[in-house]
Amino acid sequence: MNGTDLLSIKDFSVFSGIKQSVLRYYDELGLLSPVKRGENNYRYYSPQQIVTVKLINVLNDLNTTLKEIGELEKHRTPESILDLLIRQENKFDAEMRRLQAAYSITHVFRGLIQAGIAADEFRISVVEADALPIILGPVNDFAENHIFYETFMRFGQQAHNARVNMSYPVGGFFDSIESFTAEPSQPSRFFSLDPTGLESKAAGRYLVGYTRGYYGEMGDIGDRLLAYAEEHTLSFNGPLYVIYMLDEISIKDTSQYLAQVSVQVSNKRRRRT
Amino acid sequence: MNGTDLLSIKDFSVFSGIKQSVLRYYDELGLLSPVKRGENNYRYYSPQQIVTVKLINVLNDLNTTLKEIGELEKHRTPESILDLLIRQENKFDAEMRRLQAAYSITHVFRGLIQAGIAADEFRISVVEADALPIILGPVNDFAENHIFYETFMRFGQQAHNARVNMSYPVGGFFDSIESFTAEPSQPSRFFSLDPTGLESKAAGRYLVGYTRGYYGEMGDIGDRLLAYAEEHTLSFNGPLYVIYMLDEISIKDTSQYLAQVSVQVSNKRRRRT
DNA sequence: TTGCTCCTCACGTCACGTGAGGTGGC
DNA sequence: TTGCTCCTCACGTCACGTGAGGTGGC
Repeated sequence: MNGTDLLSIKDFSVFSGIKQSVLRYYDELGLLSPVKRGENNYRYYSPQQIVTVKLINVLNDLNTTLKEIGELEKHRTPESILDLLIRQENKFDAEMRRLQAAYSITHVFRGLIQAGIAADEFRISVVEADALPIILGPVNDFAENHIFYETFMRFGQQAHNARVNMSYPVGGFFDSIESFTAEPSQPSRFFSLDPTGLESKAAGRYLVGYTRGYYGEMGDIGDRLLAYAEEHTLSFNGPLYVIYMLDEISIKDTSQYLAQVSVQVSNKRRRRT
Repeated sequence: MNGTDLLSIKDFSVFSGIKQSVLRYYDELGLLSPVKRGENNYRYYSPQQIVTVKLINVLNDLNTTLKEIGELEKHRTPESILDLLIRQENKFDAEMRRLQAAYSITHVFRGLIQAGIAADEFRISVVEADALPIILGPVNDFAENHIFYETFMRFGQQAHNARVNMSYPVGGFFDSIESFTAEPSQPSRFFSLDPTGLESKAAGRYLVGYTRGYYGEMGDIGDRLLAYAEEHTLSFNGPLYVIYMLDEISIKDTSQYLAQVSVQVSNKRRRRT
């Protein structure tokens, strides 16, 4: 801060918020050079350059490469800069959507894992559930000895074609509790927990239980659900959903994956005796 | 796509949307290794790993380092993953605000440059202007032979202390047209075009002119404004604003910087003759 | 002489991208 | 033999970060 009204690299760095190493790098690339070099070869910046370096920094933040900014600097005209800024504004929309999508994904996983930790895994219970948006895949084909993996893979393949977002957790859908108990590792369809899905797991009363084990290994949860329903005079109406709350994402021991099994129920009409 | 129900690196790459080179890199870091290696040392992935690799990719998108993700993978528990996901959700807010701010800055520059290109620079005109949010700096001190640079610098310094955002274009504020014509390179205050500013350039009728030249070189624009007002029986009321529409950001030739000078006016009451 | 700022190499880092040269099954 | 996929090095790249060793003014 001497009488020349110019800023040393330190002051310029403090006022602009850009690190000295970054300023030297910008200089090296010819992106933003100080207005003057001292006798000792020191860099001296003008105060107005603060606004310029800030803009460079902002553009770089918005994924413009320094090379692109540098080339623009060389053939700098109002029209070319305007063009760049307009392209930036368009990029911005895409960036926002990307961030929103990323947030949405982590949010769904967070909810699932949180619920998995809180779950009382040995209890069967009846809960009122809100509607849950999902995207249902096509009907699986387990003929020809297809096993779980392959079917899942074809869901992935179809999802790819049908633009189903495989970034969200995937669950298994069974037409009824009977089809589940018959072949618990062969869901008739898969579904994605994509919150933008137009289909949904309906709101209503669900009988909910948990079981641990590797993908498709459902233990005795089917029998336990049946027994509970019998005991509490509940009748099943509607499909059954299997959702892994804790799986390879959060657990190392494959036999400890935690699946939630839920199926819609209503009270059986008691026979008049 | 063979009978083992596992995916080659190519298929896995296609279904997950993650490049082969990235998959090999994740494997090298121990972040996500294929469930199996073939006899020929080929990598084979399980379909479920698509969801996992997608999540890794999303977390990385949200600025989590691969190292951090990798360390978590090693001591993987539902609680630690939950912790990471919650931290991500918090980061997300900051990221959104950062993006919004960056957009806002490019947007202001875009508007300014666009208006600069469209400006009819040789005409003086009267326009109705909406209120323009700004942040006014402190009153400048031009005593002791301080010149433009130094004063601007002190604005920058004060801005730093007062948390004024120097990322937006900065303009010059004069108390009246008289103080402008007296010393056109010494604005009594500087202001930032920060759209979140609580102060504003008032809405109303403005006499607007343009002039080219380096920072602070105002040519004869003062006299031209006075002449126009005289001719059209306008009286000045309120401060004068100098805004550089085209400057070092978009123009190489320093003598071609384009400044807009505007000052609020009203019709003179005609004397009854 | 001491402390401070600044300088220029040079090398490290992070998350990949890009060949080069080789294998192995149809 | 040809074509295809896959492999492992090794080196490049982008936007910096981090010393090491030296200068120059109070």
